[in-house]
Amino acid sequence: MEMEPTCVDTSLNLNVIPSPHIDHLAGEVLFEELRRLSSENKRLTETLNHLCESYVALQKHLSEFSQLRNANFDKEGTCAVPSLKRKPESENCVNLFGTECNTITEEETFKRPKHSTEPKVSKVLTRTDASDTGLYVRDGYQWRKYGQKVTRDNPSPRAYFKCSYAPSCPVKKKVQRSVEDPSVLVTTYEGEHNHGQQHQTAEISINSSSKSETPRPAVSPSAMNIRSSAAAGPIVTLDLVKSKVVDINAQKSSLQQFLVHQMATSLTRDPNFTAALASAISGRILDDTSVGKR
DNA sequence: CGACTTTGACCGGCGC
DNA sequence: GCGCCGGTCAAAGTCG
Repeated sequence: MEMEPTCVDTSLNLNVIPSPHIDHLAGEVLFEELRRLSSENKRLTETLNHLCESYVALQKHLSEFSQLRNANFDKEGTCAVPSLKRKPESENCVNLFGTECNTITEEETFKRPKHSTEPKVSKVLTRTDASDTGLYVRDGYQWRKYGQKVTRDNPSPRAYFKCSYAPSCPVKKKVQRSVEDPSVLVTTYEGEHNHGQQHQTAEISINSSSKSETPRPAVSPSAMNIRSSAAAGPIVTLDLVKSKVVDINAQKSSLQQFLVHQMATSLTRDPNFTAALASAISGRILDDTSVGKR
């Protein structure tokens, strides 16, 4: 019994033999493929929109849950969660996209706020090349390293950074490799920037082992980071921590840009596609010139 | 020479 | 009070 394929065939099937007799045919095949790809793209876009809507709904539930918990703490004045002092760090989760997202820190969700001025804490996970030993995470802000320490619960050192963009900016970040997966950098942000973002667009870059912390096009740590790693493929890091409303449209736009970029890259890397495209274009030009001569 | 990184010393909170 | 530990400081080193 033959198994029915469960996934959609998205291959371009562009094995077109360049021949003067079939140039026109090749062009038609190509346009047919383009039509098919367009409809495929439309379906994928719809799926993506659906996922984004689910994400927003989940975020809303999470926010409501956090508020409920804080309200309970306010009533009871006690916390059921055991002491958070020197708790092991770096838990990570995988979201629907099969990619990593940061965790919601206990400090923010379960700990009863002592003061309203308590610095906001968020955690972001970034996958890097396993051979990369640096503790530098590009996030669009300019950071000055002021210390490094080996902590008890993790053999890899923890680096301490302060925001150096504005002297009065209170934001600090700690970067340390995950105990479970040394290729994952756990970045903990404390506080909120009291200056504008240096860049507004989402970062889509190859994550190299550069030691530079100079600003690059990126979103704030509270927004979505899309990074590529030569070793581990694209990683989409979603920050679910911030309780304020995230601009979901910007996120969708960034993700769509990333997908378009990926698609364009894979198409241009396909020698069959470029050959067929060149064949089709030259066929068209020849057709036009022959028509013009008539 | 200025900006940035490194690294050992120091400080303060916490548990025993 | 003492020791452990995480966080910060600041002098020295490095780099462009």
